[in-house]
Amino acid sequence: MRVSQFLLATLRESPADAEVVSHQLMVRAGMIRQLAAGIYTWLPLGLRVLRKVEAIIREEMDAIGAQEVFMPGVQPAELWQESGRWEEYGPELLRIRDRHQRDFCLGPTHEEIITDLIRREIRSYKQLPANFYQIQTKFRDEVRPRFGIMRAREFIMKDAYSFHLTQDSLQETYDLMYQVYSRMFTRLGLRFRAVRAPTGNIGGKISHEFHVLALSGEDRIAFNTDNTYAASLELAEVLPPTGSRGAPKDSMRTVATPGQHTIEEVSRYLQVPPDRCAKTLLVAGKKGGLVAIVLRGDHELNRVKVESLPEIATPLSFADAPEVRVVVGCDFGSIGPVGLNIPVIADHSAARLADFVCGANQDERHLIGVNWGRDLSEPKVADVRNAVSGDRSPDGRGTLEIARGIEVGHIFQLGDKYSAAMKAVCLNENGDAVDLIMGCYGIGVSRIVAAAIEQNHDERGIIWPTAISPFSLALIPINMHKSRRLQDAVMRLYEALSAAGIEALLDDRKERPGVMFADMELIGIPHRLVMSERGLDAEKVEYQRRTDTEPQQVELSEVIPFVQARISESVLSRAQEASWA
RNA sequence: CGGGGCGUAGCGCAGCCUGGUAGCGCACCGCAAUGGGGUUGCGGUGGUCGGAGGUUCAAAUCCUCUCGCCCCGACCA
Repeated sequence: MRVSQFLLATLRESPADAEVVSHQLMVRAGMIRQLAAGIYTWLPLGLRVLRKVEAIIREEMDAIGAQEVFMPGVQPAELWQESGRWEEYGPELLRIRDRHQRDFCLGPTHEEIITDLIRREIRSYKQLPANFYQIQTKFRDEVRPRFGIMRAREFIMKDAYSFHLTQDSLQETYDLMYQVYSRMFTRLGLRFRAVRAPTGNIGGKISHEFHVLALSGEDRIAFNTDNTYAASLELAEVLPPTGSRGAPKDSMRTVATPGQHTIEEVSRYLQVPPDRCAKTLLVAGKKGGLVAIVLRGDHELNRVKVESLPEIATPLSFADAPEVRVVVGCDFGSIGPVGLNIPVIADHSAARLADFVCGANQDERHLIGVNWGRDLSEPKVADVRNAVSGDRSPDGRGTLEIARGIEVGHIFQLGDKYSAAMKAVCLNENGDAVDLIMGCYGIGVSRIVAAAIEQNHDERGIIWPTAISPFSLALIPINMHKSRRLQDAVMRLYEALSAAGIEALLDDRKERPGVMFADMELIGIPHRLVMSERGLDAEKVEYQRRTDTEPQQVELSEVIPFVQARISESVLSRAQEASWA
């Protein structure tokens, strides 16, 4: 491709509303433009990347015998009513009405549609197992779209659905999908991790998420140093601390803590580290009333864990200030477990505290030297906190690390949730009609593009993994319009590159070198050749990787095989690096 | 949905408080110089000041309504 014939819509400044790097760079590089909140147009440059990602996904899906379909973006309400999700889904489901006043929605996912298709088409166990996928535009009317393409309302997703007669068969396909996903992300050149995950409202029991590791990631994942355990932070179990609780040494006393509300403030004021303070949160109990949750001051509450406790109302809801005032008699900042006449549940670590600090249930007062079993009764103990770096791995091997990730893939075992609701049955060997067992497997295709940038950029711009780069090579001539000789040589090389199947972007603009370098770096082309009169005299071309600091001279006559070798080695090394992540 | 902010040229912004008929940088077009890291000079193009209504001799500026976008808190690929 020649730049003169390509919409290279680079910007020197990024729009004020772009928060994260990937959004800024995608706009600056001319990959996307916003049309409305969370709705974007893909420009030629961005689309080339998107297509590369799609191609890899398609190849891998096809390779395991999944069949591609293409389902409608607009879906009739009836099917959603049948599965029960027309009511369940909430305002994220964009509902529309046609001219006959019939209800439809823009598909945020396609379980209903595929289940409807399969119940009509699949009759016999002999047709199973089967796996269907599509790459489709989805629409979820997010409350707050943000971060550009990363959390858009309209986005592109690969979704696959598998159908089985037995749980064993589902497990087999699920395991296969797990491997295929790992292969895809490896090929994409991304550093990623697969983690055990909660299933959310899609349903089902077993689930794994695939996260691209990036400091800016919205999700936190926990994994152990031995690489034998990985889970979403929401799910990562925390083992009870080893050893036993220290014996009480101090007696309990009330101290004044004027104006000190947060653990941080209290800790600093009393000169007691946060891990010797207890923080008490009041949440709604299942049978009405409140329940106190006690955590160590340096720990965070884990919603998912708390919601799984039988005493707690779901969804989790915190007491508001007036409620706290009535039940406890003080403000948030002074709540403590001592003397409460509501159930108290303490996290393992909090229950292990001795001589600790907590709120006194009176404004501007805290207690010090508090001890379980002496100053208040022993609490019910549970795992209700988020794991932190350094915790013992739940599988007993090594310690946990916490990393940030961007969720780009999610696989679920749905079971019979949809098939039962929608009567998708087939006949087994005995001629009995049985509910189909389903799995579903998503990948955020457009999100991958943003995630790749989050993970691979520098102050100059994007650094594409070669496998998904819009072009493999930038060809930059210096002062081509001044030299007929150079122009001929450049065109000859450009033709030769194309003939060799190398996707080169020739910057044939009448621009100064600095402009061309800056643009090619901004849009992240991983390999670059520079040609000049000077080089021509020596029969040399200059080669440089996007990540190199110094160029190297290559014989003009050998440049094609040379570049081919660099490109294929960069695809490989990226993939290798990814698999080590 | 609750709280906050912003809408002025393609992008980034000033002007608004204190009404007087719109400006800067980048980009774009032309000419010249320059020619290996966003170069320089000269000259240009481009704006219903988000929209509607009101106040006023006069509104980007003041008032009301409205639309859009962004940021902070409960979900998901």
